[in-house]
Amino acid sequence: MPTVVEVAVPLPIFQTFHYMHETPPSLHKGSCVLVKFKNRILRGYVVGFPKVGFSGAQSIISIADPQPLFSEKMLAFFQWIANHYAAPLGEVIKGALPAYGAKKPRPPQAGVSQRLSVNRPDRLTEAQRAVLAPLRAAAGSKVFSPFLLHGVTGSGKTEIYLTLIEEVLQSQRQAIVLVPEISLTPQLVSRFEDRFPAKIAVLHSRLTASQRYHEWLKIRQGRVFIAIGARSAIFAPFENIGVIIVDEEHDTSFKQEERLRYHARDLALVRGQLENAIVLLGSATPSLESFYNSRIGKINYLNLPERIDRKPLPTVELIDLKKSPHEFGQDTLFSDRLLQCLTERLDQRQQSILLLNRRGYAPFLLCQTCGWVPRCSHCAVALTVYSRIQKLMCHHCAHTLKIPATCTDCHSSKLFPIGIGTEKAETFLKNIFPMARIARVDKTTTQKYQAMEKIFYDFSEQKIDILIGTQMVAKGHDFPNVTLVGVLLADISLNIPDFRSPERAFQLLTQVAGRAGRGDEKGHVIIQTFNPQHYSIQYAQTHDTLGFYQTELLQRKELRYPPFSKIVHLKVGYPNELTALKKMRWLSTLCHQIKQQHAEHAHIELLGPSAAPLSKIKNKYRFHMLLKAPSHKDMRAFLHHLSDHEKELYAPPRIQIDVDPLNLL
DNA sequence: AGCACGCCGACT
DNA sequence: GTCGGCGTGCTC
Repeated sequence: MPTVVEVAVPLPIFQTFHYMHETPPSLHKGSCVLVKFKNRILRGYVVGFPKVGFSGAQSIISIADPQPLFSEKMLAFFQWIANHYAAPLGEVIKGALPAYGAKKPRPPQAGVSQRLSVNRPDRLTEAQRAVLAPLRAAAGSKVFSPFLLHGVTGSGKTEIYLTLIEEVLQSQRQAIVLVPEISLTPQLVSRFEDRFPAKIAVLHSRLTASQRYHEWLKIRQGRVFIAIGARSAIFAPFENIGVIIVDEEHDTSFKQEERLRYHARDLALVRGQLENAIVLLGSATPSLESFYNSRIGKINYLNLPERIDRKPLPTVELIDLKKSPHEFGQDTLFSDRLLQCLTERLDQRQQSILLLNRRGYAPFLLCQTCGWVPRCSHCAVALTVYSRIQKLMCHHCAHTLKIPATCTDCHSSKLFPIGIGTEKAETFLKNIFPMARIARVDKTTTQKYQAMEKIFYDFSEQKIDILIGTQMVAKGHDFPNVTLVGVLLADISLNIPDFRSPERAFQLLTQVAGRAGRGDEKGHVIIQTFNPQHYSIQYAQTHDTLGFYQTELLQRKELRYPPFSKIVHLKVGYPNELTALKKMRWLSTLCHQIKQQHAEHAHIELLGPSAAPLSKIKNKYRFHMLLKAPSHKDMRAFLHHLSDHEKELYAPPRIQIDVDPLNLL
């Protein structure tokens, strides 16, 4: 007796498809099958067994894997994701599973018994115990319990995570730990491995497909109980999860932007609900969304307001560059005050971190005779100057050319780099302090991942005196000998044209300040800026996180931005500018029609369409518009009406739907 | 996404 | 006359 099988295929198609199958050997939900699909062969996933099938249904070619690749609970999770992010189910499943192609599994080993950890924790402080009490209670209750752990930098959040995981493992449940990729360093991993030997699967972006599959299998076969990894670890195939931890939950790297779009922190809350688990979001600078959720009682708020051993937070000093004695930009990246402090640290053999949130030597080259600026031939941006390698580079498409000797327009040789980047700052610093050991980290210098690891390792071994870099120097690391942090130009973060830029700036400044004074000596932070009165800077100076959130929430409420609304970013990118624009106009008209035809959509706001701020990238002209809705439910209803036009949306130029976007450029 | 089908421009 | 450009349509 043949059965009907519902199969999700990994293509940009919203429907699932029906195939026939002779009962033995049996298939399950979660099995992987090969099917004929428009005269090619695809790997599809079994997602159901409908009673009635499509009349022209063909037979399955073969069963690729009779063992289900995911449980029914995971299927429900995938379906939630497909629905929320307006993504085809097959693509969601494919994106959540390790890439096909790795070696066959070894036979599963007998279940390893869950032992207690061997290495005892450090003594917990009173504050830590106070925070752990409700977490322990929740661990015992086995109902979904979301928490926000708001703990200042250096307050001992990791110890909370370790102790809670220990508790959860005792009741035979498993743990997922999500960290930003940058924080997934050997130091952090070994801290977990010391505490829970041989119980951990580590998932990071540098794994090969087969290594990744191997780690996935360890989880699936119950050979480990903890998965620690970047955002994709939220798909770790555990069967009985007790806790999901999202460390540095404000970090934007939890949002996957390409292929399948999702936010791992939001998914942690959804999966926690499906698993009746604890979800613990930790940060010194929570996202405004999470903070708001804690205020309205959706998430339980826990606070660690002090550093371990009552170590003081660093003093933060503002340098107003408007009053700087020199003209800023050419040769005065460093105020006298900052130089004085750097000199002191070098004399005292203490370390310093300098933040400048801009890669390269200078953001553009200018002909001082005619005003010509070399621009990328594929993107609507100026080319960044790289002095050491004597090249101009595009940060969007990596297009590179030699720095021209003369202006292309007027042949003048008066070409000068304008503005500042980390390479320039490093060069100047090496001239000022020729004896100091100075290293630079940014996306360009550390594309070879190990190079970055080496620099951070050398810095922790005190083989480097001054570390200068982009935002990666602000993140997660614990360097006890750092007593000085300098921000060379805070204004860069303040002036990004995005409604979240005050939040980002506050988080960045607070995080980088948190790198100072983690050891015995008190930390000192110097922020150079032309806008010392800006509220992001003022609240960062006083470590007044709650003050910042209150101010920022008022702003967001007034403008009806998240968390007071849900937004969806609709965009298009296409080589022909007019075709792209026409498609966007068509979409805008469609959105207005839907809104007018259905009274339920009265509260949907439509903004745009307009050219995107980055109007061309990689030879594609970009247009966009924004949807705002009072709630996810309203947004969902609107998107459902929109997806009635699936065919036209997907027809080139394809409309990209970014639900809960973090980046509006 | 692919891959076919189909309708208009410059080539042996 | 045809080869091939890419717009558009469909997939159990």
